[in-house]
Amino acid sequence: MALRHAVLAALLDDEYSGYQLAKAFDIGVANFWHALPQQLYAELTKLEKEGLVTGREVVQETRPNKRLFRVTDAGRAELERFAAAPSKPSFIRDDLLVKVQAADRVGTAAVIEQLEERAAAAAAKSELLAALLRQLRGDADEEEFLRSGERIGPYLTCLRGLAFEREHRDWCLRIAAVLKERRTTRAER
Amino acid sequence: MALRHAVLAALLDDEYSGYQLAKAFDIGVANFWHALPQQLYAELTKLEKEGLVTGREVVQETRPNKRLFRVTDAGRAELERFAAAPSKPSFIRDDLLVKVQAADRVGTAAVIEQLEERAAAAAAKSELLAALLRQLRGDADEEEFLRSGERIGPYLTCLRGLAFEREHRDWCLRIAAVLKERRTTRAER
DNA sequence: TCTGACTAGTCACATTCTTGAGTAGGGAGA
DNA sequence: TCTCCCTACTCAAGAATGTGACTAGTCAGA
Repeated sequence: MALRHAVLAALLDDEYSGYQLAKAFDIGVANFWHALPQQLYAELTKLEKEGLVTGREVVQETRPNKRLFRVTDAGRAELERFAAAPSKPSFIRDDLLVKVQAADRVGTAAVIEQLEERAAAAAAKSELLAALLRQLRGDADEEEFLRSGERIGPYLTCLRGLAFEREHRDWCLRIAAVLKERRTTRAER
Repeated sequence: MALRHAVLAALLDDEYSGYQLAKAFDIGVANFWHALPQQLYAELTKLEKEGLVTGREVVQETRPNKRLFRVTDAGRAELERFAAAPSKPSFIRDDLLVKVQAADRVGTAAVIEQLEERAAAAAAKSELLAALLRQLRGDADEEEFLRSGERIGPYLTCLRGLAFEREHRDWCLRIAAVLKERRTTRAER
């Protein structure tokens, strides 16, 4: 039931089309929720029916028309209610971790490769998020921005995302190194 | 489709009943996958039908009987195949992060409280995982264990879990502090 | 000029996950 | 003795997620 709240939270700052929202769910919003475009379109439709967002058609010349959505007062109230309700614990679900768990009982070559790919992806995402953070805080330094910035919500979740990606990168690299070394050691026996 | 592989990976080391597995999915296995008992029982039944695990009935006197499962060769082969296939990217999904995203547009009091609760939970989980790690590596120190230990898969995923929980705790505490200070500052205006 | 990528969506189906309830005996503590 | 918690599982129903395919015009580069 929280996709709707993730959508509402993402729409707080600005109007977005479903398409733009889908992009946001790939970058900034992905730090706290992940969803495919189809889900977003469906959720926006539902939210509009329930009056939590309103959409307006924007006619475009050279591109397909689009619908821009914004949160209504009822939507804000719903978010308020959600914020006060108890949260479900977060959890990791990761194919790659499953593979690592099995690592010394199945072949490691493919897993090492995937760890290195993942590390590279995490590093790239880190840079992207670091750039996004710089952009969000403008000229101010972080401490000052967090004290007196207008809108810090997205910044805070990006911080979490950045920490996660860096941690993930480090772990992937370390594990890949460990598995590699073990492979060498065993070959020598 | 990866719950099945998480189950297989969790069963690699030992025989477990559905009930025991459910506990493992609350502690160690939770570092890479999360599932409710009902899902596990259902998955074990399916896996048995497909010949990837075998179960044997254990009759108990003072407690209900139970079925212990172990991975078959076909199951190991399936894991092997899975390890070689490309992984889906991991992602976070967290109610609390959604609330933080909305933080300066809705009331923060409840969110601050939840952040502190969550920090405490993450700290507790960290200690639990640290203890589990100590137990897994026995007398050896980490580096040595990772070089020459028999079975390091579970250790490696626990390391990830520990890093995640610590990171999460730190973030929660920091964000709670930031939101608190802003509340004070604004009250003064 | 052809190809592929981008904008902006929609539809239908399948799988997975969550919620809630129920069964049933044993042991521990008030 | 009564109540609650622990072991050990099962069933059903519904909500949430994911997969795959399809439409259709625009624009950039080979």
